[in-house]
Amino acid sequence: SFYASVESLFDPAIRGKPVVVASNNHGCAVARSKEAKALGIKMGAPIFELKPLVKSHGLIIRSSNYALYGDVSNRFMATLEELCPKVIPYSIDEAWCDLSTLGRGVDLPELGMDIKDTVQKWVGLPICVGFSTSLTLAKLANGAAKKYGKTQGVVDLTDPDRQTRLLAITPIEDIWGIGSRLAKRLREMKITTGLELRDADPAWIRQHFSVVVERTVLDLRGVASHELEEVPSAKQQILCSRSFGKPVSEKQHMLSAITEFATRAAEKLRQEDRIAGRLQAFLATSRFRDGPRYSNSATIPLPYSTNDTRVIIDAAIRVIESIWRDGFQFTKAGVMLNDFDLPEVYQEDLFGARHDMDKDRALMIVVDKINQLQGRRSVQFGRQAVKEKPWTMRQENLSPSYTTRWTDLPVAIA
DNA sequence: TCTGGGGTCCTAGGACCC
DNA sequence: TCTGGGGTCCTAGGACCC
Repeated sequence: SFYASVESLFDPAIRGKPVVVASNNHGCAVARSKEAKALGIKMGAPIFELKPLVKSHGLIIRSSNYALYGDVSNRFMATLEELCPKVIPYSIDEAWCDLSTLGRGVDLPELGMDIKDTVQKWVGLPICVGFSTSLTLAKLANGAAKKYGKTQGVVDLTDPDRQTRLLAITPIEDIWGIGSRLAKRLREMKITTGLELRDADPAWIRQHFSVVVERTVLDLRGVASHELEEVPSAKQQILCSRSFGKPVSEKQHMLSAITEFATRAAEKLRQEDRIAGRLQAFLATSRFRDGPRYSNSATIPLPYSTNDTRVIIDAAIRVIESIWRDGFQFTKAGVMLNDFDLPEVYQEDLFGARHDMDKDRALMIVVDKINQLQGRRSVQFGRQAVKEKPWTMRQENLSPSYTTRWTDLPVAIA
């Protein structure tokens, strides 16, 4: 419910009301307030099915505003840094705190309440805190803190008896790392609760499932089997993909969309200070509509490892040209970059044309700088500058970027 | 009319090497 | 009659997470 919490943080008028945040294109629900959940709205519910609730129950539907959520997330992480020795962000709204350096004498429930209260006060968000001896058990503790109001949002799950009692009433699919597929197979083998999974033979689990599930078993026993790395490891892939606002059936429109995605992917790559060696592009028709279906993808090596937008656009277009077929209504496409290296590792293409790398790099730096100062797309590559872009996504009800855009700053009236 | 976008890790199998 | 043993690298696909 994080996105919904942020929406109501800046808009007091919607507090206490059912709020749903929609995915891009107003496709489906990706976050729900407590009140929205109480209406029975499921995660991933299609937005068009929820429209009637706007009138009947005063449901508020917001477009997702990732600039806003990302910025509030940074505030949350910064607040944790003030309170915990070692903070490792896990997702936009979750973080691990490594307390192993604190020693034995710490009053965990007290620390938990302090974290919760401080985040509420400084950031304005309600959070929950869970403690235990492995990541999977800490996630379980956090889940219990959310689920059971009596806990006041803080659960210390270091006591083995308490672990056993909680695991006994936890359905298998609520365990971190057990998704719907594994849950189904485990249930077929009569493993239906967290406790039954914990007490299964790790070797047997490894044989019938995988080392991943085995690690979960060990984690549930309190034998930590996941490493916590303080420095976030470098990205291994960068993906930029979108569902279209309207289906695309003309190649020219598809190519303009792909150009956009390739440009964005190259920007992200430069932000990571990496060069990529391979590019994948894909296109797909809708899984939900009737009519002819076709999806395909292809991967090609880039002529040389690079983060130059021009080379990446060119490669993406070549891939799409090779898998394009007329006569389909495409609803989604994307570009993925792989095989990263540090820019210093660049090796001159031995058989192709020579490039003045310093010039190329300087150009990209200038392009990024201008777009950063003057706003995205102030400078574009030729292929981007087409008039018709029927595929652009819909964002009907976007909240202001309260914290990241000068013109959107909230105003307080005394 | 209408169903998101971004990641990670692991495994199996194919192709190759000596 | 009969055809080894030990590796590496790469890719596709499956599973998971938020």
